[in-house]
Amino acid sequence: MNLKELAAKLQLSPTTVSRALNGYPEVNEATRERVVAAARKHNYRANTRAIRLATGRAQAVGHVLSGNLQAEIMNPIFADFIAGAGEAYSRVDYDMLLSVVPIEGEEAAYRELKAKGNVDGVMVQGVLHNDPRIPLLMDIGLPFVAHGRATGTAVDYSWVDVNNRRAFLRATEFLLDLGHRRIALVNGLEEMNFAQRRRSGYVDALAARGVDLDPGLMRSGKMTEDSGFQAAQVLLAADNPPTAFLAASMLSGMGIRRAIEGSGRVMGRDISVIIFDDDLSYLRNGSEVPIFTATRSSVREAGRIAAEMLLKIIGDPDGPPQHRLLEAELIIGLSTGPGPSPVTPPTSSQGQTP
Amino acid sequence: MNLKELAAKLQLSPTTVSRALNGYPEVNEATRERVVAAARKHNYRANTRAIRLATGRAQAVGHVLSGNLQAEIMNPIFADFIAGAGEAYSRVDYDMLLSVVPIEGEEAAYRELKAKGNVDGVMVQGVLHNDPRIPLLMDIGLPFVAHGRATGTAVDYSWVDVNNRRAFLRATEFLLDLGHRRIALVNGLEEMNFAQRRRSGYVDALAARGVDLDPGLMRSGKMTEDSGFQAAQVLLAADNPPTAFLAASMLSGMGIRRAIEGSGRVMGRDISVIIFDDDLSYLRNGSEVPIFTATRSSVREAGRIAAEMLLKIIGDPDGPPQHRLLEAELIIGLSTGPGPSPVTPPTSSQGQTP
DNA sequence: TCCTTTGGTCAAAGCGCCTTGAAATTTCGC
DNA sequence: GCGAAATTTCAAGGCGCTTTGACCAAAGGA
Repeated sequence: MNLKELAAKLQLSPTTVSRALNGYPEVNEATRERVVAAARKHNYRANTRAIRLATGRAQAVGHVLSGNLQAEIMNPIFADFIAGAGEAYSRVDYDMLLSVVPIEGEEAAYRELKAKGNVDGVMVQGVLHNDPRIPLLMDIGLPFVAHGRATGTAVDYSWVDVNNRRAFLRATEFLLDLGHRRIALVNGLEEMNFAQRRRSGYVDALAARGVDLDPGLMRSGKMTEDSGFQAAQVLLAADNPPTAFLAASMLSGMGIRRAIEGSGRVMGRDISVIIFDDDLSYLRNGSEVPIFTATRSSVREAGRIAAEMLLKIIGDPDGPPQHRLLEAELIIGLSTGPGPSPVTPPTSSQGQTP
Repeated sequence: MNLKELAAKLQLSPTTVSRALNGYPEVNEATRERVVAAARKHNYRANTRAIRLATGRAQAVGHVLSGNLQAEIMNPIFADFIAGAGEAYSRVDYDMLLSVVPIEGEEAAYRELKAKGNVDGVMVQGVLHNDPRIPLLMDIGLPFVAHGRATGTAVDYSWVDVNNRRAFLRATEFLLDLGHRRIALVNGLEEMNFAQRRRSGYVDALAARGVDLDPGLMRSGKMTEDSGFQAAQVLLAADNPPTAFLAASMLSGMGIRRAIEGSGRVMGRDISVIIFDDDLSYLRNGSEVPIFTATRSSVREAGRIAAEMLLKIIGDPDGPPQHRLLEAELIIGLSTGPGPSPVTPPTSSQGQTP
């Protein structure tokens, strides 16, 4: 059933039917009702392909996942972010296009998306330190929103990000307040922008309290259970082991916990752990009381927000870039306790800008 | 740059240019080269929207994720499956459409996809016991492939599945061979088809050896770390606790391990654990030697296979339904060891049909 | 040499919708 | 009751591509 057939059935011109269905004012209300009823009755839905050609809009947004196809490409954070964004697209009847390509094909993928007109805009996930996608997209003129801020890029672009620096600054301060002095940082890969910001929050908090930075306490790697376990195991076995850990993710935290317990210590009593909790659907931080003390920010919510931002930008491509900095909340769980140093009076975090 | 402009530049008709680019035989080879060179030079790519309208094909495949938007919707298994499928689509230049909708909107989502012509086919993930999507899709005539077999449905449809029954049958036999008699099953939600098949493998293996089934040893729930932990904690605290666990996923297994270690026991020595390992990118079962003994089958690979199947079906919609049953391999890790009973001579698994 | 093939190219008609500009009809003011 | 304005409807021309059928030229067969 297409427009013409429906119009014929109604004894109306396709034009009128189209206008009636699309809510144009210049159509008699009685006619509109007749048309809407008939459309519903015959289960008529305008053909998307035709609409897209006629309007010149794709009504679709692209998410390009690139990486080593043999290994990791879809991490749980991407997945939840995508789920959040997908909700937002669905609400306005936009399609979400997922492109899975090898890293070498990434640039070509964006260019094709643009040249072939498959999408009106794209979402950039997992922003790197000096992400080449930002200049690329500006260059080819494809509207985009990035999840994360790329340092090193002078240009202004639209992003949604968590205040990673402040989150880890507060977490570090919290541990310092508890009397911890040897705090290990089990970070994500340092080429990821967020990992650098988290490290800077950690470093700055230590510096502000005059606690010496021990580079040996800083690890960086993929945010998997196993890599958290490995890092913690090594650190705990060393002389003068840390009394607290700052972990980049729920999975790392679980690995760290395993290492702690494997070494005969008890998490929360002997060793404190704070994780960054992305509030992932399938990696909940406990059911009622949080297992881990954590800086929490829902990545799914970030996806929703970023998607809405992107839709707005697509609607008004010449508007100024949009920014949204989300704050993570510090939630207290069972994984932290007093450290060995005399407990200093808690200082409120100074709300320094990141 | 569109076809007409390119044709004008080449002093050729749009027809010839189109045929040259699309590999039709009736065009002079010299002309074709000239056209291809010009297309490359001007970075011409045929507009997808126009192609889709002209050919009547969507060149796209849909994946509908439905669920409770407030809670879980994108689990790690879906994510990896999608990544695998996405690779296959990319290779043939098909778009992958991800629709994230509330459970109530699921049926409407499929109907719209069909009526609006957004996709040529859909993938059905997470097949339920008596999945309503199967008859729905057959009814509206949208080609599909399901990841999993729905029982209770008489109709024949295309699917890709793992031999879940055999996997758990073998795993159970393996534990029995090791001398375990009290084996707990920490299963996925029983409304999921695969969970039922796994249980049947477990039940049948016990029955074949004349080991009494203790319903108290069978748990079912979401496949999260926490739910695995909860289940194992309760079971281990009971009188006559199990000496071995069969877990539905890596995450459940991690939770079980935590409960085991939390109770002062050692996994692999005091208590054995076998998991079903979906070989997820971000939940690797150890780096070199597997941490868990496991029945392993890559869900990402399943995604690839299912996508290829779907593409084939789209290409030949009137062909017979396709089926593909994948076997999981049983890999030995560090989480299993001898049980309390006298060890029976290992019997090879009989290769019974599922 | 003339006629038939074959090869190479093209004009034009869709695909199903939106949108502009004009036409037909109704309504309203006086 | 008439002309002008407002309302309602419509015809036609795209959007950018594919595809059918026709055309023209060169090659081959008689």
